Amino acid sequence: MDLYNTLTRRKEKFVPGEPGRVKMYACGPTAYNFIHLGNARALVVFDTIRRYFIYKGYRVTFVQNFTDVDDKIINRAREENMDPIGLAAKYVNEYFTDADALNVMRADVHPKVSEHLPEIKEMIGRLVERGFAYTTPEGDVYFSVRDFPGYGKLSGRTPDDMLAGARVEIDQRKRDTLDFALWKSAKPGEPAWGSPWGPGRPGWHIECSAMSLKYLGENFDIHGGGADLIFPHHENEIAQSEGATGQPFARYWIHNGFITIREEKMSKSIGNISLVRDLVKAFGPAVLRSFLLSTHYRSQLDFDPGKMDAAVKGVNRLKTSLNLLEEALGRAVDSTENGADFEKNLEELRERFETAMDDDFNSALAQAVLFDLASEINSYLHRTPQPEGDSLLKARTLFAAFNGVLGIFKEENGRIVLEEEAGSDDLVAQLLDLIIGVRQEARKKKDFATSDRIRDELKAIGIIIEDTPQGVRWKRGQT
RNA sequence: GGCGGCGUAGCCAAGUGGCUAAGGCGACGGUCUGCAAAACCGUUAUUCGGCGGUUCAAUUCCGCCCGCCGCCUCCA
Repeated sequence: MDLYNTLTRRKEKFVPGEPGRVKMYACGPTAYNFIHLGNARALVVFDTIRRYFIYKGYRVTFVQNFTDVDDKIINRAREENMDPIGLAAKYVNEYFTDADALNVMRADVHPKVSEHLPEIKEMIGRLVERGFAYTTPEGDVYFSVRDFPGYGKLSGRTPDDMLAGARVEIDQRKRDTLDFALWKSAKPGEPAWGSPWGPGRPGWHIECSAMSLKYLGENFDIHGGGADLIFPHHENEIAQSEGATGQPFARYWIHNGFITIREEKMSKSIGNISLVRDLVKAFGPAVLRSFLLSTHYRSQLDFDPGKMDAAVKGVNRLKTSLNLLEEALGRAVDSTENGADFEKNLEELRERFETAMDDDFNSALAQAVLFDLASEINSYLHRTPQPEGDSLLKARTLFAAFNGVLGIFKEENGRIVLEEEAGSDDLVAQLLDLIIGVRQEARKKKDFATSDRIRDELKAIGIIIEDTPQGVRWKRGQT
């Protein structure tokens, strides 16, 4: 299994620190707003990576933090006249609503800054002791970048390169412009915790170092996040962590590419931030997830609402295949040999899927294999009037296994549950049976004007009628 | 200015130093159907931004050029 390591800038074979186990940490959102499409991509990417490790039989410990103490939260809370901690708690809840909708598994631990002040302070103290950090008369603590020899190894630049950028604000309290805050002294009215350096709050970067080390230990396997975190956030995490422990920090660094909206950067000033909940409402979670995995995770991905049709149709194709499979199980037979070729093809698909995911989590290719599986199922059912039950069950298991990694459809007890199946109620089903019965009578009498009218009008309200040799089918959707 | 990425069919998007350049959407033809829909079968890039170079062989490696984008500041 190969994965691209930002630290070495090449693909490397994945070797876990402890056989059979994967310890991974992903930087989670700052809880000051509803999550947007960019957050969603990071969530879905790391969720998929995690799911693939599980598929491969690893025991995975996955930690994802919430930043609930932060300048943005304080500002937002001030605007809304709320308590910052309360505001953050609210958006943590909202986060779970959206992440659950996207079928993102909950992390094993979701640590929060506000609950880890002792660990953070302890770590800052160690950095001061070991000479990597200094305090100021105002009660701030800064990390001294020039005192950490490896600084810049993740982002591939030297401290002097960075100065050339010269977009760094000059802060009189710092000894060097590159130094960054570990502890910020509190201004009046800001949330503050007591510390050896005076009342204040942690700087942004230190939380992830303290919390990842607490839950995963030194030298854990994978640390990840959005590409924008490479510098300065992750660079600073490495400096702090390795400065404090004297041990290598995470061994593999994974970063996902950015989302653009209609070829433009997603930003507040352009006003094109797409919230996950709006997109889920517009397209459904399966389509969104399929879309997010349709490009390699390191590439930039452009979201254009006008181009989502392909994703919608693609997901429909998968659903149709799944429905055809379920229907065929009802008429399947035992102990024929007609499924042998089919089963052989299923095995090839499994290999192709694993090869794709083994190669730096190539979800685009893996998803193509899922489409091939759908084609294979459809084709087998088409050419086989009496399909073999065992073979169909194997196909269903394989479909669920692929889906278990990609997470496009929700599953319960290892079985895929389609949205409309979950959302349809008995009354609707009964009414439709009635209407379809009337339409069938009209069709028998060759009164096609009536039968077509029923079909057209149902379509207009979002019910699609399909006449098949196996009887009449209906489903929700628009075609 | 520094660092990095991208440019593959109408659109989205994998991929490889040489065997038929995946897959989805779209389009076209056929099967099925009362007609549709869905599904199936088939067609749809002699070619991978441009120009050079390396090589027996390059879309894939190297150089230059053109175009697009990201990071360097809070940001997934």
